Amino acid sequence: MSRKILVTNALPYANGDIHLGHLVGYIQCDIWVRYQRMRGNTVHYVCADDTHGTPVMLRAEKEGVTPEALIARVHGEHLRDFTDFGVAFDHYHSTHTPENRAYAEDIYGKLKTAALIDTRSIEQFYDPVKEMFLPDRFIKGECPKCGAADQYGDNCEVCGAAYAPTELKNPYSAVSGAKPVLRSSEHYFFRLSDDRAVAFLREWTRGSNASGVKRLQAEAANKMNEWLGEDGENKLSDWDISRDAPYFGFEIPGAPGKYFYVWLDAPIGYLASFNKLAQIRGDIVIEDFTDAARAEASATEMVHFIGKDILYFHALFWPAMLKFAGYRTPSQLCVNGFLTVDGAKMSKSRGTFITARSYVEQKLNPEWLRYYFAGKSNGTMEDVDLNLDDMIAKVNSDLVGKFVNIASRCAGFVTKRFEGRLAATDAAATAAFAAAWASGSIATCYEERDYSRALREIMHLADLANQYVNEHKPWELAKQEGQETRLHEVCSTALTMFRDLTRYLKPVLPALAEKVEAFLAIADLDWHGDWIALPAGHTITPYAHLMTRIERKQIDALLDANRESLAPAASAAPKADADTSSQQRHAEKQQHAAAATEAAAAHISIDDFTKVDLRIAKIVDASHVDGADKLIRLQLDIGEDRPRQVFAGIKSAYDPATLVGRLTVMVANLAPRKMKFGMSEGMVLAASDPDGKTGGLYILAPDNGATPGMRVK
RNA sequence: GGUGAUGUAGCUCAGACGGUUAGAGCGAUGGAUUCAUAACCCAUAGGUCGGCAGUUCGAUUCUGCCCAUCACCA
Repeated sequence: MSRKILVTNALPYANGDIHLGHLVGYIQCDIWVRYQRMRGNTVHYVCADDTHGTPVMLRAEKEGVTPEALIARVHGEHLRDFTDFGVAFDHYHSTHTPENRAYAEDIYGKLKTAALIDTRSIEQFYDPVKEMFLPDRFIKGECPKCGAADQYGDNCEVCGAAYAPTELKNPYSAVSGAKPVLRSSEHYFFRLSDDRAVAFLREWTRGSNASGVKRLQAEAANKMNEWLGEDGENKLSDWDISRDAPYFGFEIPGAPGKYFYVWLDAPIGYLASFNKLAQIRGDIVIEDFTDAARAEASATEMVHFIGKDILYFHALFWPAMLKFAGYRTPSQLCVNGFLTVDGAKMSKSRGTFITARSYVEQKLNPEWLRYYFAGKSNGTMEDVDLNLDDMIAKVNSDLVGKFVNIASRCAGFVTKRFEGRLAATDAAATAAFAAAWASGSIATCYEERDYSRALREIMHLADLANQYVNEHKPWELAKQEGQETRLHEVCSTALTMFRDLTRYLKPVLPALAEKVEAFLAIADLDWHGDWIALPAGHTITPYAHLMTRIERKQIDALLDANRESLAPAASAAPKADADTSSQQRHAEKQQHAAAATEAAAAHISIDDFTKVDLRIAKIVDASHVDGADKLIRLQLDIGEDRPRQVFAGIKSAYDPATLVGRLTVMVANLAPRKMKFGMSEGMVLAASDPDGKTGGLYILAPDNGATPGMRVK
């Protein structure tokens, strides 16, 4: 029976370019959609830009345009990027549309009727200059724990402490620089802590859908258990779904000046995009996919492909919202991991923060990337590493060396000697191919999104095809009198094998498959029915080369094009790296990235430096700390009455016994910090490689002659 | 700090419900070949299965601890 599936990809935020990190999930999803269609299933594949929220509002303002103009431009850019990578949505919509507003209002209204909406007053920082409430990430100040300057309102990047923005010392607005004031305001909440919601989510996250497939991958379900807590325990808190004006979004019905939080209407964008598609097409019954009862009756499916950064929203809030508004809940979430490049987070300074646009502009073939990503995708939440040298090797040897080579080495004979006409094929030689087709094993791999396994099996068949050609040596047959029939059969057989391989690769390499269909002069390859060889007498067209190799210099040029100079004018490099590497589609985190580029100081003054009181310290005692993985307890003599106790995270590199008696350098005026194991009254300095490439920690030592208590400056 | 995931040949990854010689592709080396954008074919070498300890007749596979990387939470 043919399936009817609504498939969605996570909505990219309308504040930033599509980069290779995004593309992992989109390509994985597009492959699945193409596979399903080859099987004869009906798929509606939709996506949209996520357009609302403070970051879009502020960015538009900065560019001197309206938010509407900004999101219209970005919409065009995003859609073009996806299209260039073969990601073929049926419709690419926006969350700032009448359809989305209608669904958002409907769902909100039904949740309200179900007594799942609460209001309560909360106190937040308000920017008196900008006249707006500030999201956590737009508030900066000194860390309440360690005193580090210029930290964001939710956690400290220096000491890792987490806190509320109200705890920051000397807070200031990252938007205007003004000192924020506390102001209270009424907010709307979705009552996720309600027993009904908790019970539903517990069942939903652990269960299987109507087809018997787990709704969540095992790792994702484990994660949800962490958030939900054990049976009987309720760790969920209510979800704040409103924001105060000014806010770019939808005003909440009956609540003037209150807007739906961007994450409320973002997933609703799936429905809005689908609705718009149905309007355009005219032959889709919307409610069969959206209404709880009718979806069940008509056995439709709704499958979301998302990144693991937004699992929280899609596995808690989203199904609960749908459930209690009478909508159908998702059949399945397919969660993918992050992308790393050459084993490390994407980095602007290394040029590995690669935009989709630059890849296309540098004339790299998008299908190289699709193939490589497919080879690294196994249907789990694991991160995907783009190893550039590996990508070159894999694409060149698999696609050009093995796959394309089969056609390349046979087609010439067929064209020159037999006017492009095929002969009957050698059934014994194609037996393995017919068996592979009948077993359905490659199909199962695609269905389960284990594309790496699919490609392994496909490449094994490609090896068989090359071995076959090698064994029968058409180039020798061509020189022998009376071997024309044999030559004809061998080449025709190899081309049938090539047709099979193309069919299997088609979900991954749609453009290449289309070229092959033209070359073989065959109908669009699909994936059902019995296995049959290319028929005798069929005429193919002359062969033109199907794919070129990747050269390292193309990759280098790509990296150069994406490498940001480390000139002081640029925003602080390490910070930019940290931010951009998070492939967050989560708006709050996007805010972080936006704020980071605004307030970055490349230099500090001498006054700033002299604030740090560095002293020569003698380690008079050092010991292990029971229960601490990384810490050593040090007693440091800096010429004071009694030694300072300092906990240092250097256990991995030093044995306490070898430290006693040494001189080193400590920060003497660091605010004392109470730790689980006692007070730490300063810190010792140690060198380490920020990239972690060379491991190890190295404490500092002064030259001979320095004595405890000397000032370092 | 807590929780979880990962750590298998130079690279990218399979696999092992504990059991004779741990696999693939790429890369390397040697050979063969020249139809094919020097591709393909054959063969060889390469691994203390992150480390230590335990359970067991037997562990890389189970348990504990440690190390490294990553993520989430606080």
